[in-house]
Amino acid sequence: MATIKQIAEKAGVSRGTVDRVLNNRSGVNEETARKVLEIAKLLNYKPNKAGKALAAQKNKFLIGIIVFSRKNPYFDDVIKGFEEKAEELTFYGLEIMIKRVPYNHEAQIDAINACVESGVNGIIITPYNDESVISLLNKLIAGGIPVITVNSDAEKVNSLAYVGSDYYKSGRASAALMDMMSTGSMNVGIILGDSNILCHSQRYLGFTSRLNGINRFNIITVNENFDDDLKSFEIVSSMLREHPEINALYFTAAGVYGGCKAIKELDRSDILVITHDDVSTTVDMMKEGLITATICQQPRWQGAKSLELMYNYLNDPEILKFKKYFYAELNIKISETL
Amino acid sequence: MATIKQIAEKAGVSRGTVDRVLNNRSGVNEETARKVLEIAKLLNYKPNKAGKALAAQKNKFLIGIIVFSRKNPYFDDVIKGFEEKAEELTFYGLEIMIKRVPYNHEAQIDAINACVESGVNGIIITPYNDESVISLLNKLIAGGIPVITVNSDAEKVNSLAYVGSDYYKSGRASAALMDMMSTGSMNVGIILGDSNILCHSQRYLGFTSRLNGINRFNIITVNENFDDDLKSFEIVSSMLREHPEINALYFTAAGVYGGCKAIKELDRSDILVITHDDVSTTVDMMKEGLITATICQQPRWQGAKSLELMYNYLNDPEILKFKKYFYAELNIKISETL
DNA sequence: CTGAAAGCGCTTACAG
DNA sequence: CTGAAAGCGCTTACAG
Repeated sequence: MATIKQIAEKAGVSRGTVDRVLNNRSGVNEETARKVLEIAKLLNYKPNKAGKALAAQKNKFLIGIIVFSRKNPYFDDVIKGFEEKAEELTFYGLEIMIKRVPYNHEAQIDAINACVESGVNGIIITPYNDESVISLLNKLIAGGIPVITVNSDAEKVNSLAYVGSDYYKSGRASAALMDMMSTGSMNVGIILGDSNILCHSQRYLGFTSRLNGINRFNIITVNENFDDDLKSFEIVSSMLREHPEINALYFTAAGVYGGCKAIKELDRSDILVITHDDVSTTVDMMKEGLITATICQQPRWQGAKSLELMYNYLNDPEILKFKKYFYAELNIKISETL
Repeated sequence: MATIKQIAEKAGVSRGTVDRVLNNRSGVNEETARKVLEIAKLLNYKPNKAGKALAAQKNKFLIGIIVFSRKNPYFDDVIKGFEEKAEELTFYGLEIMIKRVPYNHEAQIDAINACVESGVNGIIITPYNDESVISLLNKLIAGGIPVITVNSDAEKVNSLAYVGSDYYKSGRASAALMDMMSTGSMNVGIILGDSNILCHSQRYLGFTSRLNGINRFNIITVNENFDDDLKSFEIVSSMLREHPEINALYFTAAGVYGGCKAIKELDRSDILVITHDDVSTTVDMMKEGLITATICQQPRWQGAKSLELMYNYLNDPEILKFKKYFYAELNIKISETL
């Protein structure tokens, strides 16, 4: 494996010059640069990560991470992904600060401002899709603080990348699964998180588009639980009381625990229940037989991947010239695969 | 973050001595060692990976990897995992040599011997469960060449670790899925890979144990395809001709493509088909609607994880004093989640 | 049993 | 525009 030293010798220049050329740093004679590049190519030069990493000990990068509050346990797993990757990258001079805030624009704006005051070099965020948040983020981006959106995107944010689910597809997959796991007339109740949240409404669209035209499926009612377990309990209780014909439920987002409690209290374990993610309460409910299947979206990967992208970008902004989309794999789980 | 240099200063010794203590190298005065360890603990010392990695450039490790021949495309993905991790670890002085051989004892023994002649420092293998292979591996292990089993284990091999599926569990999960995705009387045909292969028979056991006692399920016939697509085509063709009442098939291993061809030719797309893994032909068959669902076992992870373990072991044999089992996640896929 | 020194590959502040 | 030198943290061959 070729090293900078070898290239320098062959080219008859110093190692510093080779470094400048290879990393597009300022002011190297064009002729010299060409020669160096040619030799690097010839020797199939690949930078040695250990060397780079060790030298990078001097730069300290701080990344601000803003996700939802503890109320939504799904983010516990995303955060594990952040922390694992951060642990790995500590040795490369990277530190993170994680803020979990309620899902509203004031809380997010406060968190973003706090990050900026701490001098972060980049922000990874699950953005609340509100004009005030979007414009603040775009202001920061314009000012040179890169932003990556994770788990949920906001179209109008000029983020470097989005790492998360393809929600439309996951909605379709949920419907397909419901189709495969049932026969006869199906009366479906849908529980949305928050119709203002882009990703939840996309799941809803995917779900209904997939069932559209299958006669045996009827969507009876659609309700929002705002990702809240108590609210979810209420909604599902009244849904099932008002519509005892419901024999299938689709939870597009969080609040699964509260909803399942209602199912259990009404003794309706006959209902086909499809959910998303495998937070611990969902796992328990699956083992009890209350949830038929759940579709997961690699939460740890989402955390790890977005942080890695940010780190790589900070070291070489060339890699993300255009916004890129990194979609999680969709993994179906049933109680036997937990 | 504390460094060796800082510890050395506090302890009033040289960096070399600190290194010796921290890495359990030979001959350091007990008193000195105690002092160094105490200070290291006090400062919460964690070795810097970049520094370690750079210094490790001088040791070159060579790992031999032996998996199945190209006839079984599943291993293409395992190999991607090996190659990704190897690319990462190249910078830490690690190289791999991959051998894909037919699944019999002579081929494996030849491959193992070739690895030894090349001077490998460790072997990662999907072992053929034969006495001759087992004893050869155990001889190497006794002679100081560590072995890790991947994807399929052989109980009597004294390997450091096994990385792969819990086959019994995946068999059970397949049966559970079949149960969920069907109603009424089900007549099941089972296609085994090779009953001499431990993992295939374990899947079979898991599958039948899960269906055991469910009256609507009847296992009509069980056959081996030896992971061969042509053989698989023949078997499934005659199965379906002889037992037209079969309305569900379970493929425990490879040969899915050949089997599905038979289903297609006989125009039996009504059959519920459960398979394992998502090799490209399986993906195609799913999109055509011939396969209902497939249960995956993270092939890339298996490759990456086993190689990482081997690398870590070579750097610090303490981490694997007892054989450890690393099981892959089971992920169910349907055509909508591909 | 211990220390001083060189080296792994890359980066950077400084001098010119 | 370029080079020489020091440094990131860890390891090791050598000398004593």
